[in-house]
Amino acid sequence: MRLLVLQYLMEQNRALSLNELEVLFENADKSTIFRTLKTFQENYLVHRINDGSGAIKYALCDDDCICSLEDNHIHFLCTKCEKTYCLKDTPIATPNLPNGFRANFANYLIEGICSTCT
Amino acid sequence: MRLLVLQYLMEQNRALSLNELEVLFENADKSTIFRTLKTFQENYLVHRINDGSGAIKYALCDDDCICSLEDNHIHFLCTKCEKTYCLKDTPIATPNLPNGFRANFANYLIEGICSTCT
DNA sequence: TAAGGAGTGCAATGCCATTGCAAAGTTTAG
DNA sequence: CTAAACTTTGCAATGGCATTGCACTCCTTA
Ligand SMILES: [Mn+2]
Ligand SMILES: [Mn+2]
Ligand SMILES: [Zn+2]
Ligand SMILES: [Zn+2]
Repeated sequence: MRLLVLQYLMEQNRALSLNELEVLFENADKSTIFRTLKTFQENYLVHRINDGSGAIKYALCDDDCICSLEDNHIHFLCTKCEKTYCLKDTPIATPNLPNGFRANFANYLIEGICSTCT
Repeated sequence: MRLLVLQYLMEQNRALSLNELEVLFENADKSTIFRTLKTFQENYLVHRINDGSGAIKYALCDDDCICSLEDNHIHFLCTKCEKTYCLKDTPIATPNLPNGFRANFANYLIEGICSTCT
């Protein structure tokens, strides 16, 4: 299962939800896929993305990803095709925070229309 | 109920979850407060914030808020006190998107330590 | 070949958001 | 003042998603 999921994630250039994988691998149980993704997270193979869709999305990490503020990039949710993309070349600009606020992590999501739906 | 919730929201300078309000107004039903907030949203009194905590947070809009890309600001979740703040003076910088991507809305959340928890 | 460990399926649990329906409360026209 | 019409509320149920205990199956290794 891990090999199958990993391969599929590598073939996609976008972030997938547990449910999408569940549908794809219909012979495998939800919990198995869930644990697969959990294992991947624990080993920094994937990062989880909260795109506000209600379901968490998972996407492959880059080789140097450690999933902290450093390597964070913007994510994009297309409101037409409902697909979520990692904009790996669009780093998150960290703004100046009010006095006394310290940032540890950032989640920057943009909603709009993706290039294939334009 | 609307008056009570509105007043409480005005007194706070932060975003609150349905559950927090439920606990506060223990004599009112969850669904009543839910509908109250829904009414507020429909009339642009509050905006909803997805801070990744699992529960949606609600905060008062500014007078000129129309809850689109224009008036959007960054939100901050303190991982210590679990409170979410609107950083109304910290607008979201919109980055250059890849070719063909068009932005309609943005959600920029920063996690860290707030000024009172420092 | 059998014991120990790893992976899997099933079913249950626990949030949280949302809604149908009926009861209670309020407004308004007669 | 009274009843119809409309609004607000409470209760209970539903649905989606994440997560987990437990038992069973499968694989590795001594
Ligand atoms: Mn990503
Ligand atoms: Mn806000
Ligand atoms: Zn699209
Ligand atoms: Zn704090």
